[in-house]
Amino acid sequence: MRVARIAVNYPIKNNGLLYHYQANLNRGDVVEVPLGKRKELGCVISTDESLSKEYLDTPKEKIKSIIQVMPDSRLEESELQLFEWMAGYYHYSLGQVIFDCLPNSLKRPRALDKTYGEGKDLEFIPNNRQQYITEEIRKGLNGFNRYLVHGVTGSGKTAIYLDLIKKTLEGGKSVLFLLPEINLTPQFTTTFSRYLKATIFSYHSELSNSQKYQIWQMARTTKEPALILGVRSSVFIPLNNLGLIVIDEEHDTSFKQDDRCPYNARDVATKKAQLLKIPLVMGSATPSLETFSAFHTEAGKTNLFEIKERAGNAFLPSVELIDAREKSDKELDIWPLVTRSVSAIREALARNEQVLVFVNRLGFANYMQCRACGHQFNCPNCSVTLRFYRRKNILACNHCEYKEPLPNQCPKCSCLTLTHKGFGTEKIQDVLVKLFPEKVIERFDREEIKTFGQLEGRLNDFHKGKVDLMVGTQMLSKGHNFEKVKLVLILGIDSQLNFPDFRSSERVYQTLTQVSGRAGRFSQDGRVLIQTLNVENKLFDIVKNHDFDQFYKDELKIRELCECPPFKRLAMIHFSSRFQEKLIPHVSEQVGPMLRSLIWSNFPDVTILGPRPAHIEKKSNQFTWSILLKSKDLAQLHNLLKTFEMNHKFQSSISYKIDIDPYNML
DNA sequence: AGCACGCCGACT
DNA sequence: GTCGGCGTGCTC
Repeated sequence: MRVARIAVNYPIKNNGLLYHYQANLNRGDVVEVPLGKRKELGCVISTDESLSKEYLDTPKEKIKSIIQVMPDSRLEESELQLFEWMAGYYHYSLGQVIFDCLPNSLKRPRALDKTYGEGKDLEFIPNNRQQYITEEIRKGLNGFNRYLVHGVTGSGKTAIYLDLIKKTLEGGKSVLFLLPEINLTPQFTTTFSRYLKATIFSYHSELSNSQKYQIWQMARTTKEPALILGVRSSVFIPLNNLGLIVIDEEHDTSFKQDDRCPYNARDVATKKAQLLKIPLVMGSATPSLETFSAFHTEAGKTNLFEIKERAGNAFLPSVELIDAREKSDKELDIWPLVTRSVSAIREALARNEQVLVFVNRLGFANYMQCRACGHQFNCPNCSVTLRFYRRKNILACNHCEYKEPLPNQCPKCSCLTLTHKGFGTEKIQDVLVKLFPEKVIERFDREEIKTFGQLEGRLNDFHKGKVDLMVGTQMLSKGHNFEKVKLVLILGIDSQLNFPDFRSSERVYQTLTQVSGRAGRFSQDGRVLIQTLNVENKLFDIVKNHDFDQFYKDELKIRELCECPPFKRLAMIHFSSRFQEKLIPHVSEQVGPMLRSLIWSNFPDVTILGPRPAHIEKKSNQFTWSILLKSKDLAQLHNLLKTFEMNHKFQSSISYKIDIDPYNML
């Protein structure tokens, strides 16, 4: 009997489990194996284990036999190596990494949407800067190279991608194009299919399992070069003969997965490009500090391309602050807007322009409070207040499924007046409707837009001029081209400015820059108004002057002082339990001291913060406390985590999760 | 993660 | 008396 090592889809981190097999088994084969009293999928790591120490140490009666080899599903060596790297880097079970990242096997096949590009000639001539950059990057298309195109919004990064993709496809190789969210796929599909002559697939969460599976099968067998346009998880598609990976909006936090294996698609893509010896091109108007600093070293500089001006005849918009503390018209109930914001909108509408209003919050009121006794409506399952949605007239939790109708009096003191605290898109829409009753005012947020159809409908209406004012969240800020918009109003940025996270400045800077980027993309007089209570904040001057060098210079100084990335690497360990009274002593009396003593004795370059309660301590009746580890030495960080995992025996009511390069400091 | 075993409360 | 809650332990 022969023995194979199988990475089984279950959460224990080991080198795989041993199974017997008959013949004809290869590394990478996907197999079905018995596991306890059930069946699970696994992937063959190695086949000849009959002489291994582990086999000799295992009681023979424990070793079971593989049930079957799944047809047509062998993983490429490079895929397997990528997964092995991920399991090690993210401290995650190899079997789970593999089967979380592969699409579930097919159920009932549905038609697959693919687009054949028309391959038309360009209707525009790339400018000198664009041409220079594409030519420089073209030189490095035959091996692993990492490029960053740091170009302001509207600088024409898409034209650069297009050229490089075209070049790669003409060379007979396929291309993977990653973008942060599903909402951006239609616009890129349209552009790319116009100018490229190749099959284009888009890959995102709206596809069914069987459609994903079909793309997977096509990708690994296709002889013709193809383009896949996809979100985070498409980084795992084993596209045959891959010649280039492009990541648009490199800085976007959507590339980080936060459930299951918390990988960052940007970093996985980098590893993949290394393994396949192909180039990776990243683009952003607002690169992350990690990426920015990597390209500002002596070695990185040659692969950095900056574009400081917009393409065509467009200029960057002017940015003005509006002091939200200013007194507004007493007779008009326009809160949370102020008079200057309203007049600017009125003037723009009078010129028949379209206006965008950005509010980074859903719903009507952030929370409700009783005027008499101060009672707040809390979620029974989470440590947060409930948000009020006026259209549905409900109070709903942001973190679990809980919702309740808004009562007409305070449940505690029966007072009839409940006051609205904070505002979201619904509230702004209402105020604008009251102010401009003759105008068409729509919302552009997750509540309103849940499918592609709705997205395209709303965008079409807007492009056709059927909508005058659009109020939206993040969704609005990412990458869209609104040709007729000159005025953009930004509200509610203050709450983000005060968010307790070392990345809050970076996020606000990125949001402001990206949202501003929607203004005047095709004109000389784009205008952005930021209504804020913190007019003296230096960040606003930087945004006003479009001075990204200054932003990175200031922010890097702060990051160095506070020992944060890119100067130090981070790892979080989250501990969760349904029982707060078990969790707190366990984490603070057992785990904390143990980690501190390990650091003291063996890992001097690691520093530890916490344990402390998570930003939201209770979510869906699960309590979480976290420990943050920092080190300039990544190897020490990893070794400490490994030592911690080996040495620690857990109570089963407490689970933990490691997050490498965390984004959510929770 | 699943799944089963096993020990405690509340139902026909 | 059993049904079922979830705490505990195991998976080659």
